[in-house]
Amino acid sequence: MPELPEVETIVNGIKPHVKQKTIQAVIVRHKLLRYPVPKNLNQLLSGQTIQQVSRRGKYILLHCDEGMLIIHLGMSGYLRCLKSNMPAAKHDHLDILFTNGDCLRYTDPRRFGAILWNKGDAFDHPCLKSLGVEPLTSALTAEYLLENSRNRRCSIKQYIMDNKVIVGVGNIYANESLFEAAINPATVANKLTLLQYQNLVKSIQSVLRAAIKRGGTTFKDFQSSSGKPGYFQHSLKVYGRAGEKCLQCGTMLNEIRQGQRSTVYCRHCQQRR
DNA sequence: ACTTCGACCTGTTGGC
DNA sequence: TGCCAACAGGTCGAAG
Repeated sequence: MPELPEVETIVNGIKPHVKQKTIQAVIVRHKLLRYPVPKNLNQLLSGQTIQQVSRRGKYILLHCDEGMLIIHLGMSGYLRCLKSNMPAAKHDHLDILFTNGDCLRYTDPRRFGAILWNKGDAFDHPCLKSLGVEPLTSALTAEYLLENSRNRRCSIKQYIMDNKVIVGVGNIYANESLFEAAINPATVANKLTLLQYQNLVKSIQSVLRAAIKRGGTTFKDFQSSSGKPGYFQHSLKVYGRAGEKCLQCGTMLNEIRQGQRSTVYCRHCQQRR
């Protein structure tokens, strides 16, 4: 579920329901996520008001009076707003209850996600500290990617999925962006030209923007339990389409593995050069 | 400092 | 139908 567009959509979805709301209590049902949930979270958060909701990479930030709650959704996590009397299901690991009877519920079957507390308002938590540039800001430029790639011999796909370089580009959108930019995913990062990086920046941004646009509809009814993906399914041109025909040229799409993740591309449209 | 690889979990899918 | 391996949107830490 969660790459940048999904996280962005969730942030936009929950914001009106949690911003300026005061926390009454926190219920932790399963504390073993990627990191243990802070022990005293209930005491810590009770009485605090959520002042703002934002996103940094794939991290969701709930800015409270005395610090911020950092939420990562891992591979399978999601957040919903519902009434606090909704019974919890199997993977509903944590509830934030508000004084108005609403509840922000964290669900994550694989428990690869994380819930962390950062005292104060600075972005100095270890998990945020070394993050790269936000792709949808002016910080992402072809020059930046080019300069930072000079000593990198990994593939361009792994390079753009590196959180220290750019945040938010996961496996799906890495595949899609490279197709859009007509760049072979296996190209070594330090071999790309400035022109190629210019195309790549445009592609990453347009793919993410388009996905955010579609994502908006899926989670519109985010109170229901049917937070199914598939909304962006139509728009995917390569991801999940190995063995099918390229929508541009009809060539059979190829699948390879890079860093234990699957890569799908068109060997005709994305030739190495 | 870089790259690769295993680890963390559960659920679903596809082959036999 | 049942069993089992492989795989799934992410990230970290160890080892080379």
